[in-house]
Amino acid sequence: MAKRGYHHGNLRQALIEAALDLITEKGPTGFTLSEAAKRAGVTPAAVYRHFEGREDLIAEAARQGYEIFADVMQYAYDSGQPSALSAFEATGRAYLAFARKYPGHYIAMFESGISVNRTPELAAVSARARRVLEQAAADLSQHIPPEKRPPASMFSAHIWALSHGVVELFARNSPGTVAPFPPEDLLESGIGVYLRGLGLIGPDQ
Amino acid sequence: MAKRGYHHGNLRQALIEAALDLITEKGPTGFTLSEAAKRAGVTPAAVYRHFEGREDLIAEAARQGYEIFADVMQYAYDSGQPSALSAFEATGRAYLAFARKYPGHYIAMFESGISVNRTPELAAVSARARRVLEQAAADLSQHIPPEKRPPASMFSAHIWALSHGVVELFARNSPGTVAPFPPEDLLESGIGVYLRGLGLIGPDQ
DNA sequence: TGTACATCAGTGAACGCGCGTTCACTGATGTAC
DNA sequence: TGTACATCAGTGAACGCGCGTTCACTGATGTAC
Repeated sequence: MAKRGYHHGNLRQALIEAALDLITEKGPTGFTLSEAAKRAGVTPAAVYRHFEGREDLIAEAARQGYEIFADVMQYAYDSGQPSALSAFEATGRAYLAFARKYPGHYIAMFESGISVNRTPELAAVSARARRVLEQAAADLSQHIPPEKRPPASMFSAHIWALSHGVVELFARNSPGTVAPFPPEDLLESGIGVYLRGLGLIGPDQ
Repeated sequence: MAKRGYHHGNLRQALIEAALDLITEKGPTGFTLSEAAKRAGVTPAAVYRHFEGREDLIAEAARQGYEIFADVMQYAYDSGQPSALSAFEATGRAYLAFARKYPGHYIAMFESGISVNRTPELAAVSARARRVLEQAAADLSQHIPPEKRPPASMFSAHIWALSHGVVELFARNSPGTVAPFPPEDLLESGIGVYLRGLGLIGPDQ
């Protein structure tokens, strides 16, 4: 696994990590194939032994991100069980935690412009991630009287949008947007108000 | 105003519009100074008669975007008066309408990476836009009993985040994210649930 | 009204740069016998 | 265990490209007299 002279050992992963670092430091535009190669201690041409090109490298970084993301969400969901409410809240917190802990992956996934339909693998893993949130929403919506129950996919879309908005606007060292509150609190309280609006939390709780 | 041979007439604005078109078509990365100049029918060097450089051009596009944005939000707020609720809902709708109608500006403002603190003018106009939403939230929070009233700035941050999330995830021809619902409906219903959670809309309405 | 002149918005050529990508190559590694 | 050989991950030089930026220039415009 360690570098052993001529052959790198694990160049493929080293390139992905260099790319993620670059993205984290300089934004989605800041990543170049040449610079990533340089950081991995290798000639730019070596990249082509492992990837089809620049786009392919970012796509793989994003794919790994979705994989982690889906795992993290699934874990949060599971550990919040058997309460539908706590499982749902845990996934919300996990969303923000993921964005904080894996900023490079997050940017590669959501801000780099690569399409989730680029490859079947990418589409599959992003669908898996989305399904966790939808499942959590569906469980929870069982507790809403059927006649006033919104579609679970709408409700998970609301939470997803809120989470993504909080990340983009307040959790990033964003363009001058000073966060008025810690993003975690903002998301937590926003979800709280939302769930109360659905009648899933008591009015005084 | 019309092109009159050697002198362009209104090159400065023509460059900004070319830049906005490019951004709209190809994303924040898709804009190059040279291509914008070409579209305006002019040599790249001519750009330097009107802007300090590439960044300065984008920043000016963003500034004009914030100006329009603030106006649109203000107009929505005013026309929803005197009801605090309808004023608030109108600003929410205006947010999405702005993102739809002025995609180039929106991207320049929120996705191009330019900081709002780049110039005092930019900081001022973005603060003006933000203030409209905060005012609408503050008006509305008058209707919440003081002891359970969240800070108006938190509440406007929630709505801003939700709106931004809806735009980024569902209103853009986003990376394979097929919108499960029309973004307008999604935002409207999301805000509805949220306001119900604050006790500002009756439970059956 | 006509002429001389200052202004300045544009040209066009040139620059250095880093990019992504290609290619023939080389030398380390692992395997067959 | 030792040798011959196939594999293939890396090199390094080269490419064409478009980028942002600079510079001395030119010629259209507007103004003073």
